[in-house]
Amino acid sequence: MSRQPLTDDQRHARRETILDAAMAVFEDAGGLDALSFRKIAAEAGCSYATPYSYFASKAVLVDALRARAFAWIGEVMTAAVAGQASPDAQLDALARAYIDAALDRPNRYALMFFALQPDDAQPVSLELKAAKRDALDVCTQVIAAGQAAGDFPDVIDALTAAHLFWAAAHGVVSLQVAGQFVMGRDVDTLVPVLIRTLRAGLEHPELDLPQVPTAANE
Amino acid sequence: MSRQPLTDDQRHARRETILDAAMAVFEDAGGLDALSFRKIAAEAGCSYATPYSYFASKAVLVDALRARAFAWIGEVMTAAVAGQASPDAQLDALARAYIDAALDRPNRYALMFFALQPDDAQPVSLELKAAKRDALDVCTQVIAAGQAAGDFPDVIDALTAAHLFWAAAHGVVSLQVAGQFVMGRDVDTLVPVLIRTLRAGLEHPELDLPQVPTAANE
DNA sequence: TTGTTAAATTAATGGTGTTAATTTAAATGT
DNA sequence: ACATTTAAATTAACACCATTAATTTAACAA
Repeated sequence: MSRQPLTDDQRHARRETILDAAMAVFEDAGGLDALSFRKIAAEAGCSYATPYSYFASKAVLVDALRARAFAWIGEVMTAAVAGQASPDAQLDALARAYIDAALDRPNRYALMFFALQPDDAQPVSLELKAAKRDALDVCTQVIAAGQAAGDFPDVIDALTAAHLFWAAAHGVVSLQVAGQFVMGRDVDTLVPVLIRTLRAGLEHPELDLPQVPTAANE
Repeated sequence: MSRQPLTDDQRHARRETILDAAMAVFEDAGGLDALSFRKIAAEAGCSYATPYSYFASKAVLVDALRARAFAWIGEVMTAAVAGQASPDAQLDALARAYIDAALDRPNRYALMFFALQPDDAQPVSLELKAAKRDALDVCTQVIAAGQAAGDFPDVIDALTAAHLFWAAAHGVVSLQVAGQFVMGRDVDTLVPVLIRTLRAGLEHPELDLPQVPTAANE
């Protein structure tokens, strides 16, 4: 008797529809402040409380959007690597593709890192974690391949180097996107310096490294 | 006849009072969403519209808060450098002090870089620009001093290196603060690697650098 | 005291996230 | 066919927000 709950496929499809609408509103308006359930509902053609059937709160919805953004940057990086043969060229293409994509879609990029409330307990879904891991794996594998081929001595383990690579690239993008460059240097001049410096770090083992970690935490 | 406008000193003092209250609310609640004119007014002991006599909008008030945050990080860096003798030790202390301060006060740090709306025209005051420049100058001068002393060959000009230094440090902090580290590497392992890599970039001229900029833009 | 005017307060508008009450609609039992 | 059940969607409502307009308060000069 009575009405049956929606199929998992149906729920998923409607969830995706709402996420599509939310991403459209976000990329159009820019900024999480401008992203409201009212606008999402108007875009998706439903009532403004309907999203609450699929997302417990705005934070949960933003988490899902963020997972999409990380999936996107992961695809960008994968495509960049696929077009290059040598690890050197791959590392270069990776950095440029990352930074170009970020500057080309600053709103989507900002979704990944900006506009966070660092102190309160932000929900982090498994989808988001997986998307992050997949994107980082692209960096790690390029560096590991370069080390295996002997292009980079393995003074720094590949995972640590991948983190540093991402941190540096993000730092450059983030200073630029946020308009924080103070004077005299923009992204086009910094990218070659960034790549050169990373390569120097990878290739010169004679500098002392206080401790090289071997085990992971978490 | 009639009432006289407030003195510049009076206006400034009341402005500072409101900013004090705003910073207190912000650091306590965390996040710009939780920063409202209502709460600021309650903290400052005035009505919720009074701040509009001193700040045209919330964006302008946040600009002033951001200038304070940059002034703070500038002081942190200055103090860190003052405690060290050699450029090598200064560079190391600079990175650690920056990252420690950021992680110690993530809300204040986030004020500098997160929670921006990159696309719309954000007002950037002269105070904010000056605070940024002063903070960056600390990095530039350390690197320039190291180059002058011969510790770092000047393959990279000091200003570019300072930007890269800041970008890398910000990248590390930002990934950490935003909880974006995916697996296996945290700040304590990354900081030595970061410093080592920067030093490698500064000290190894044999790597080809596509173009070294000579003139500033802006 | 009274007029003038700057400063501060309050009212009001249109927007927000979220919850509760209500309505709609699909599927079953009779 | 119709009533019943209940999931899903809609609407109403609440508290809060930024911002602007209207109003009140208070300081000074005549």
